[in-house]
Amino acid sequence: MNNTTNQELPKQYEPTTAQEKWSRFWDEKKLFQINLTPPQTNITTNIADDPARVADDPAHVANDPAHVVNDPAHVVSDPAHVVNDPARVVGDSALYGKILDNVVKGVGIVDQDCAQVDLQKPDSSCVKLDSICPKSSCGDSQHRRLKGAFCVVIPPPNVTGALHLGHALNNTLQDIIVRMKRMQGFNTLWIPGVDHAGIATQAVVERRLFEQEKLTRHDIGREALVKKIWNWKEKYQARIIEQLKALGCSCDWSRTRFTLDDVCAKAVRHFFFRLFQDDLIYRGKRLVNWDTFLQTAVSDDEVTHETVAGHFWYIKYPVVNPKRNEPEFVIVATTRPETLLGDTAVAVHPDPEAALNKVIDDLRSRIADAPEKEKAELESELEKVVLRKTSGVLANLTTLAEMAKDGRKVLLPLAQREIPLIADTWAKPDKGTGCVKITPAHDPNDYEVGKRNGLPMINILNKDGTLNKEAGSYEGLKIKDARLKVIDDLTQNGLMHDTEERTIELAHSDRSKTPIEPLLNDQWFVKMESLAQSAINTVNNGEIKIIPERYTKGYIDWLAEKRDWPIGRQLWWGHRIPIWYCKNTTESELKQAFANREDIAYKWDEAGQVWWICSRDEELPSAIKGHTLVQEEDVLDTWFSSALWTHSTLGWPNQTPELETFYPTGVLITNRDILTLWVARMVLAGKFNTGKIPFHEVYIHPKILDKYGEGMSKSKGNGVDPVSVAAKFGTDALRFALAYLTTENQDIRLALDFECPHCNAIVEQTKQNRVLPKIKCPKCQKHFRTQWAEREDDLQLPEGVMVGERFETARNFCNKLWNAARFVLLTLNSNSNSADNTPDNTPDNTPDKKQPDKQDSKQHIVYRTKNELTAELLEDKWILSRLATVTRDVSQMFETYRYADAMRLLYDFSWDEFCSFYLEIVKSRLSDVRQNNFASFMLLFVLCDLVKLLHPVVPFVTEEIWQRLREVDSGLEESVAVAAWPVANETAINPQIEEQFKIFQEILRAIRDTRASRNIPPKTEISFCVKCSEVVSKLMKPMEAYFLTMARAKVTGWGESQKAPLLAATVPLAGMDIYVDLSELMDVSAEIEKLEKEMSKLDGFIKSKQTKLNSDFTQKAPPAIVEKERQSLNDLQNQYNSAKNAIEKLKQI
RNA sequence: GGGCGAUUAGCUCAGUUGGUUAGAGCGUCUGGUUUACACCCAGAAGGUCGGCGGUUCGAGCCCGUCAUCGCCCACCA
Repeated sequence: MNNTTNQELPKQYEPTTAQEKWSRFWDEKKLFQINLTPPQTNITTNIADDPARVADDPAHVANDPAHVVNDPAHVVSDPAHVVNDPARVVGDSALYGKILDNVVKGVGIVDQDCAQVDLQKPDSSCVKLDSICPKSSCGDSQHRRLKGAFCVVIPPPNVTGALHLGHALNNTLQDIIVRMKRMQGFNTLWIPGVDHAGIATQAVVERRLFEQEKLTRHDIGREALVKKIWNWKEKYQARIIEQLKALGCSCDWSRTRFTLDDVCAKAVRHFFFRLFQDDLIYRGKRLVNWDTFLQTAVSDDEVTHETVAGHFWYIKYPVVNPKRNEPEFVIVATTRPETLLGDTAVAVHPDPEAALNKVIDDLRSRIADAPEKEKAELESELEKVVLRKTSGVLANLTTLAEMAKDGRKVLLPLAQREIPLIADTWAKPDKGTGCVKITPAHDPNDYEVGKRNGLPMINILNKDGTLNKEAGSYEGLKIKDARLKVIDDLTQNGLMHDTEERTIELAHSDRSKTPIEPLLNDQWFVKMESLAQSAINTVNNGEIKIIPERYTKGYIDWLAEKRDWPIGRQLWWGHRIPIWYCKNTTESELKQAFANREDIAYKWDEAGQVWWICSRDEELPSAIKGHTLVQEEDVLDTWFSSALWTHSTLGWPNQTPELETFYPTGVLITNRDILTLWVARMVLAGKFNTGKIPFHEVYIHPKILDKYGEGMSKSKGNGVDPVSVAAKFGTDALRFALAYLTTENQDIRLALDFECPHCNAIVEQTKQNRVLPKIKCPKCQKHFRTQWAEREDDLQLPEGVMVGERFETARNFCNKLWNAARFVLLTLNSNSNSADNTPDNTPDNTPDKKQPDKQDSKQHIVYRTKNELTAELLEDKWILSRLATVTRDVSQMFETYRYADAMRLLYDFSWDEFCSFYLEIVKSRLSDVRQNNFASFMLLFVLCDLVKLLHPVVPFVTEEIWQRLREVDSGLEESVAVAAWPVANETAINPQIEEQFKIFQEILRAIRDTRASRNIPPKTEISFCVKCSEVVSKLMKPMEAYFLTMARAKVTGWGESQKAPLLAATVPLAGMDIYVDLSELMDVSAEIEKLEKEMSKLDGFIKSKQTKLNSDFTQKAPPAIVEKERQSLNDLQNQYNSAKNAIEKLKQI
């Protein structure tokens, strides 16, 4: 035995060491780095077209395959090079092609493409990318479209915190595509990075500052806070990148970007500047969602509505000088009484009767169409509205409408201000009291009413959420306190008409979790009309494809609203808006100061009576003599910078080689919640800045849910650290499980529990314990920490990792693969010691070979295959056919993001077909000196392709295996990460062979079943014969040995004339009867019982088939289907008869 | 209010354009130290595919409807 590592191969795959080792290896070899200097040569150029290179490197001419084999350094001397030059990868695959060629020729199937792979001329069929990745395996024209380059930009994780399983999923799915593309020979770049996540990050740091030091940002100031946030960012960026690396992501880490770094900042400035120049930026007083905790406006998308218990307060507004027959009070209902201090009108509908009638009509027609269960509710609603007509409400409103038209006023309670009663259609006679208070500065709808009616807008709030001087005696109170006081005062003044308890939907800031106050504020906007339209068009005309398609509608609908984009945030963490204000200057002064300056634009703001100066490149504190320019305090919305991510990361606005080569990128893989916020904006920004789409495809992946079906989030505490899962099961298992669960329309539900590190008991994760920093194991009563542990003493505890069934399955798969490889390696190794037994071991005559050494004889044993190899055995043809099918389908599935399908196929093929059948079959050949070399070649051949196909999903275990295989076959590429992706040999696909092999599987199963059900001891050898057609017997005869090794059953005969021995178990199958000789093991009555059961089952099927065939079916169904049914019936009847005959025979005993 | 998705074995999920007897993993049961793997091997049991109606020779799949669950968007004095 050679003293190789094979003997050291552990029985179980050890993920931790492999992960560390190969991460470092990939990093050191720079396998994922793209180097565009010196300038990229045309990567589709064939190596043979470049004489200099061919001359330089004879190995690539490959007139001697042994040469290639002998000198691995030559083959892949520079992995980075390989990545850049697919022609080289193809060069290597020529050897592979030759092997395949030999095998295939032997099988009698000649692959047109592969037959052309003549080692003398490696370029003949391996010139273009298409030849290593033919259409058939790649689906569409994507490759040509991308012209040989393929790029993915990572959806940059927020630096708010560490990654959770959702990120693990997102990045695994990206890595799968990226690794496959790289192996396919694309010039592949995956750009990593992180997002500064303005509001979210500042909120986290501010909250922490307050918790730990009881300080607010105003206490420490802008500079100090920003510094603190940078520190936070550095910490979490490092953590995130570390996590991504641990996940095996094959990013080019040398290109890591941050949305707030200089490169991105430059892109942001240029984008803003161009928008400004194109007059797409404006500023206006708008009602914004004010977060009183963070003291910034947040966009609608950052607001969530929560149902809370609240009240309706009915407040009496006294009418000023009421006339006779006029009401003394106007009553309005509100959920926010304190806002009355900012009221500037009370509205009533101008024609309440008509409005009410319309409501009634609408309701009636809705009731007519409504489903039964909703009718009752609608009807009671209708009743209430109708009642208004008769109960005096309508009469009252009509009077008020007249008063409004008369210009009458009401007295605003508490403030003692007179405000007009106005007629406006916003007031709905069917709702509340029919009258509504108008607070233009604090309610979006009222704001519109205010504008329509020229009402004053009184802002009663300070930015910190306290009331300002407009609130008079309430000044300085917080909203909550003011509300209580207002209610109290109203009650005391007898102006509180009524209160009603009610649940209301209250807007909350998603970031600070505090209630949102609508507030009138200055705000920067981007006009969306034209930008949104361009983003709609690219999807409508198919330039960008959204997968799954159903998400397209949401994208289009959102953009179609064309709501202007509020881009300002009153934060300190972010890109500061590049606008400077200057009040006391003139246009001519500006012209003079900025003569010939392309990077400066300015505009007079009428409303603010100030010049806006926008600078693309430089800071402008003293750009104009004698004037100080003041920069806008606000920063830009985070999405403003992430919208540029696809091109800013490639160096835009500079026309870099990267931008040239990799833009547009290939696919964007992301989460559905940010389809609009991020994806849509990337599309419009990409089009606006570069004129091109940012990516060809958008793949939206499922969401990870916990066992309760809830999405994972920090606030719920149910987020799971992928590193913790990987620590327990291995990264590959994590990746495998996630990919396996990624189906088209189902979210991924993962039931995870803690494993006690002390006693290994499973501690269920509950809504209670999932937020705790440490948990006490109910079994051993000891504590363990969770991912939330922060305190020093908690951190001392051992961690309770998260475990889940899905990960176990995936880990088991990795281990299975590992052991299959281990087995193949063991056989290869043992064969190398008795290597003189096969015709395919022709001595080599290359110069290198003249000094043979041990190492060499081992390494070449399998590949010294100059003579034709003959794969004439059914099982070899079968596995080659299956491999080709799987290769084709897996490629196609990954290309179309059908991850789960691909994983299932790979799982089943690896486990059931390769391991359970093929490996087991081959075992009996391995002990035969005439067959063992070819058999082990076959094993290696299939294993190599399988390892490659699995590599994108499980990179570590496959690399580990690959490197072991390289010890046996130095012709393999330096890393599986840059190995050539397998090409399906379509001509090896043979449905007939697969069908025939099924017969073998059926017989084997029948025998195993017979053994198991009769309790025949495993060591007892049994014998059987099969009554079948000559075709089947010819096919099965060569496989006799396998029944012995796989079921310890000896075949005594095949064919039409076979008869059951006296004491036999009969298994009737379609087209054949199997007779298992049971002799002394026989229990006659049990056999009869078994057969009777079988007969009644068959009888059921037969009857249903007969019914079917006696119906219209034969007339209306396609003939092929009918024929199939007839055949099936025939088989069933034969089986039935066989069982019947067998019973009769048994009864005679 | 508008939109989307789901409902299949005890559990978690697959199920191609409708076509033999609906699959997998885990769990359960039976039996196992076979030249890799007990994170394993062999075998078994377990389903009126949420309900009802329709289209069809034929429905888990298509249409309608009801029920339940989840998500997203919008609005609410």
